[in-house]
Amino acid sequence: MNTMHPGELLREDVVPGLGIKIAPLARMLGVSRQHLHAILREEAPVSASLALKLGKLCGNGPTLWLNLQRDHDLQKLAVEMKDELDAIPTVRVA
Amino acid sequence: MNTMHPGELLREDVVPGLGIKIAPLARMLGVSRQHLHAILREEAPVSASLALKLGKLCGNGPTLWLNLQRDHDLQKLAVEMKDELDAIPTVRVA
DNA sequence: GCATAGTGTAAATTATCGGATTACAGTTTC
DNA sequence: GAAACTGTAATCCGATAATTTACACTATGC
Repeated sequence: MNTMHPGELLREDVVPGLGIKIAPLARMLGVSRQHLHAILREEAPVSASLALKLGKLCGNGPTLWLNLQRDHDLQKLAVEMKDELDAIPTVRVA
Repeated sequence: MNTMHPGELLREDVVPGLGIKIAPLARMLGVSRQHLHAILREEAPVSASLALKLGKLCGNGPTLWLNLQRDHDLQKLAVEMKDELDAIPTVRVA
């Protein structure tokens, strides 16, 4: 399972690859400059709507971005919810 | 792309397959009876935390549920954001 | 030199939304 | 016919995605 935050991919690969500054990129994506920075710092998540925009911009569709974000969230959540999850039995379907 | 709401799968297959009533199922999942009903009515989404719980209960992991929900959300969002997305160019990476 | 523009971060604020709680009408069951 | 259960609707609450406002720092130009 890949646990990289999508901000890492954005910061390491996409932004350098595009050769474009953060501020204009944020404008192209219809997002505030500050918010894009927060994502690059891996402090804010890539939402579904931003994933659609990134998918359009890169021509790769939104799935890549959402999968990264989802795996990242799931891993954190699974730890937080460990006790709660352990209390749930696995039931065999009839 | 599968656009079924996870509530449909839950309602049509899982609940009948388990042969269990809604109220006790909600209790097993640590969710209110009303909220589970809302999901079965396809009015509430399956969140990441509920997907983890369902995955544990069914023994299949959370991914199935999250993929269903994500595809469902994306399809709706893409329609709502059509104009905004059309305004974003697809950029070739260097 | 300094003033203007741009970059990165840090609040504070707003809007949305997942979910619980409360409440109510209709069914069953004793 | 009252107690227990089911399904739905309405209200409320906490978390959070995102904007706005603000501030230090770095160029870059005149």
